[in-house]
Amino acid sequence: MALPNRPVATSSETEAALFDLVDVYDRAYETAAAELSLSPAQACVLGRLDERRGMGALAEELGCDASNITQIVARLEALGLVTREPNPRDRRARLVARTPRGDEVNHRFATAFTFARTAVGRLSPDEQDQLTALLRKALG
Amino acid sequence: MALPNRPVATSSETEAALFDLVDVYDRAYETAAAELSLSPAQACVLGRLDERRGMGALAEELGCDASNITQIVARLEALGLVTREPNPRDRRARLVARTPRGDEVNHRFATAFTFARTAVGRLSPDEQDQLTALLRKALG
DNA sequence: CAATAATGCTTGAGCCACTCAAGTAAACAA
DNA sequence: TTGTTTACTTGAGTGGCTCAAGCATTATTG
Repeated sequence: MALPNRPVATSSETEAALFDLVDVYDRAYETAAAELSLSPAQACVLGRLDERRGMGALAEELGCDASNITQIVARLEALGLVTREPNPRDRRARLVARTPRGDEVNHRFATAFTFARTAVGRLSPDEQDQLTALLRKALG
Repeated sequence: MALPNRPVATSSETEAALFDLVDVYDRAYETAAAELSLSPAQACVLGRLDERRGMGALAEELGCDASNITQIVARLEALGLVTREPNPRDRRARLVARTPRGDEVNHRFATAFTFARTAVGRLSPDEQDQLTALLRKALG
């Protein structure tokens, strides 16, 4: 289990609530991935392949080095969850796509990661709107 | 930069706002640590040493294996930010404590990690109370 | 009190994420 | 055609993380 990204000093109640939220969220994500024998990074990449796309597009969207994606995709491929096909338009590039098994695992992950759904579900529609507005304002 | 713990499908506006919050928070934490040449895990452990304490206590609080703490503390020690003294009451145990340099780096980290402070600061006191209440309710 | 068990931590092996530098091949430009 | 940019891979290196095994030391218990 990854260590929390959370300072111990909580200068306000609101900050403390944010810390708790992030902590619980991250752990829930990790747990859901682990139930499917995936790392968080693998679950993340798998979830971005609703349409086939190039390695570079993944790296850019996820804000990491291309070689990082190469390795994660290689492991997903070894697990049979993803294929790496040549791009007919550009023979340098590869198109990554989920296999049927990848689709199924991704769907099971989305089902297993209930945290956000559950948390939002504890609020009334009005409260949900309030929370959304407050978070958007806080995010600037 | 760590890949986001974030599903791509956003079934509601509120969930999307939660995703954004967690994403921005985690990246801010990582960035603040990196400015001090610390990993997020190192910053996390350093931040829990306001008082000297044993390895086991750290492992339990952070919910990870003791050997993980052994390694992180060893690196912090190599950086001169932490000491590992023998526990006079129990010669099996070690007491971890920040050095003066560790105190300074920890303080600089707390200063550099402005995200939560800044975000909360964008809200009025009333809004802060509302957000706290909503988050607490959502967390169950 | 001696044998046994439990505790606190370390070590070693192994996997994965991540980054950087260097390399290959194909596309593009001058 | 030559040179450059693009898309990706490879290799080396650092860390985080877990599990199994090991070593002291402390606690238990028969």
